[in-house]
Amino acid sequence: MAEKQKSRPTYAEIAKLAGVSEATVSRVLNGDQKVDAERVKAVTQAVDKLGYKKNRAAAALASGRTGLIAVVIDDDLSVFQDPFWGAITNGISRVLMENEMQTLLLVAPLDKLDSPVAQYLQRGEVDGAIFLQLHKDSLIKKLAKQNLPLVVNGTPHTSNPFAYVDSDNAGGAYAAVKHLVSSGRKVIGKITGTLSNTAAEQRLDGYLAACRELGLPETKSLVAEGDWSREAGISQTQRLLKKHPQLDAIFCSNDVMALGAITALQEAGKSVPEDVAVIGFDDSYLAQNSHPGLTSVRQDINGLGMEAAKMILALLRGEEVHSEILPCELVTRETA
Amino acid sequence: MAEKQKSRPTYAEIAKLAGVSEATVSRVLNGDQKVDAERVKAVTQAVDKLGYKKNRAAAALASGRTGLIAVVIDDDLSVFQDPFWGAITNGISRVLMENEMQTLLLVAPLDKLDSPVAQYLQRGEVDGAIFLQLHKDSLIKKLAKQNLPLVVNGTPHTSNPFAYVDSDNAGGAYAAVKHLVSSGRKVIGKITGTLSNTAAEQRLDGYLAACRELGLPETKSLVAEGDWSREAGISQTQRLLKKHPQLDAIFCSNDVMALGAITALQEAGKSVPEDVAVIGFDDSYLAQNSHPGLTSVRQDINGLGMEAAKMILALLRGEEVHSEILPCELVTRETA
DNA sequence: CGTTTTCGTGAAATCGCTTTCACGAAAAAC
DNA sequence: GTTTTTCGTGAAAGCGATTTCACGAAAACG
Repeated sequence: MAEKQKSRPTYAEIAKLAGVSEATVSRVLNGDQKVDAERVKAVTQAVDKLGYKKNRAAAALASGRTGLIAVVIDDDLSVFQDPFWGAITNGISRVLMENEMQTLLLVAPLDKLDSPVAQYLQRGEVDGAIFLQLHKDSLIKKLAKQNLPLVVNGTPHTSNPFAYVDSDNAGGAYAAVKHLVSSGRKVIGKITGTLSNTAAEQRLDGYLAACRELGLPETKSLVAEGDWSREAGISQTQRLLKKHPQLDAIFCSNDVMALGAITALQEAGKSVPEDVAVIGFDDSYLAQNSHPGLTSVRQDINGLGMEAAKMILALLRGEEVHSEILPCELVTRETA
Repeated sequence: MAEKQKSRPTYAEIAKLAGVSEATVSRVLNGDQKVDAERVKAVTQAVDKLGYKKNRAAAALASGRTGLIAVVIDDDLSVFQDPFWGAITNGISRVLMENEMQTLLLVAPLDKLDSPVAQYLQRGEVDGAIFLQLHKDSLIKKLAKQNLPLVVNGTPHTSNPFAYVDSDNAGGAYAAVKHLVSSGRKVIGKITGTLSNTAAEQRLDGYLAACRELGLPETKSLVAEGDWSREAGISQTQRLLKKHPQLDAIFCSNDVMALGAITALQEAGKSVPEDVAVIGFDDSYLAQNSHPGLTSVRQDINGLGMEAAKMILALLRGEEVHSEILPCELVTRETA
């Protein structure tokens, strides 16, 4: 008498215990068709009793759905320095897990159409994909055409066949400027991010809109293009200061540049915030730990991740989805 | 004449094209058994010609191996603020991908033995797991007993049945203190991390060892326990300063506390680094963007990830693996 | 030179779930 | 009351690999 192998239960056992066919077990477990309430109960009980968990590989093979959503991140080492993607991935992962889906991490150069990752995505090894840090969107467009459900983080440059989630960059920027104005600042400089980037563009738009609506001089020379780096923050601040000695506030499109701006201001003998107020964007680690504490615009990064995941799930259900813009919030500390 | 469905090729087609059986195709593709060189060539060519890629779900079902490695991260929101895990996950992902394995992200409370994630891991849905940010190891111990191949990031508290990767925290700390001493500092304070954490402990050990060997007074009162936070950096610096007015250097176990220390020092009228030198640990975003630039100990985080992945792969091959300790490097900037 | 091992190979079973299809019963339509 | 239509259900055919097993040929042995 051989000892019975202790292996995980299968549909066969559930079906026997519940007195139904395996097909019905499948129907119940996938909440699919209409099944008699009695039978549903019987199956549910059998599942509980046996502690059954579905074998994903088997389900994937039979159904063609893997239960996996790829989170695709650009293969740029610097990205990994940025806590942004940790937070967004966390949001994604939470929502997916609640829906019995798993998060597959794909690190890849997003511009190559034929990279291993691109092939992987096209091969149906995942049910959908969420793209972070959109740089080029040639690959994304191609995948979208192939009907891979996908959601992008960040506003794309052109109108596109796919949905995206983004922060209300313009709104956040507007709020920052409004705060500066209402605290009496008159000459507000702006250091942008790389303007080929839509987020940088939107943050500039928000600044410009605020200038217009709040009666500030919308001087072109108050706007300096940076590249997100500390060095840019420093050099552009020096430039602005030279052109506008009466400058009394600077709004930077990220925290790194804002810290650079503060350094430049202090070196120029200006005190922050007494002489010049500074506001950053992202409310990162940096803003929270700098001295003086950096006022910054916070994005709901976790929320972005959660929305992106919800959108993918909706797409998988065949629903129509609309892009989402999440509000930003101004976090005031000492610099403004 | 129905149009032939354009679907991905399978073993059947390869076998036919190569004139061998499906079993042989499998053997060739898995590099398993000895197969006649001629046949290997035929299969390889057929694979190339048809652009064949293995269906993972099918392979997983048949073999019981999923090709997935879980990266398990503690479900603590603060973790996601930390760029550390982004970098380590990147390293992991790269190595796994090169070896045809995928990275599955699992965000979970690591202390609960029966969480959905714990069950998931026990169920064989992944071939192995890499644990980041080790807090409790009850779950890990349990999984190790069940023969799930696993690697942990961070030194465990007790001797354990699993392999781990870690930075040479003690060595990094030693180097920091040595640098301070060789630049003439005499009274070096130490602000530790939470001492229940092995990394905090090791960094303290390195400091103590350096004091001993370099002839510094190994005064207990020069050591203050912090909790990694900016506030701890500030308050413990104030304490140290009160007890040791002649303090001329502070070594903190992370960058956040180091920035707090600098703030406290400046508020106490000390200039950094003229009066007091400061060194942090992690060489984070913060160290790189602070003013004055923070000298800090850099860990090879990407390397940790790569090693962890290599170890998992070795475990899967049935090889014996040994824990790895990677060296740290002191990055000198302005504060020391 | 006969006998035993070794070795490469293909046929076929298997992995566990999904889904199509056909069937009978019940409901709706005529 | 007869004919359709609808509906829940189970039998059975996959999904696409892996792996066991048995077989014949070649190599090693005595």
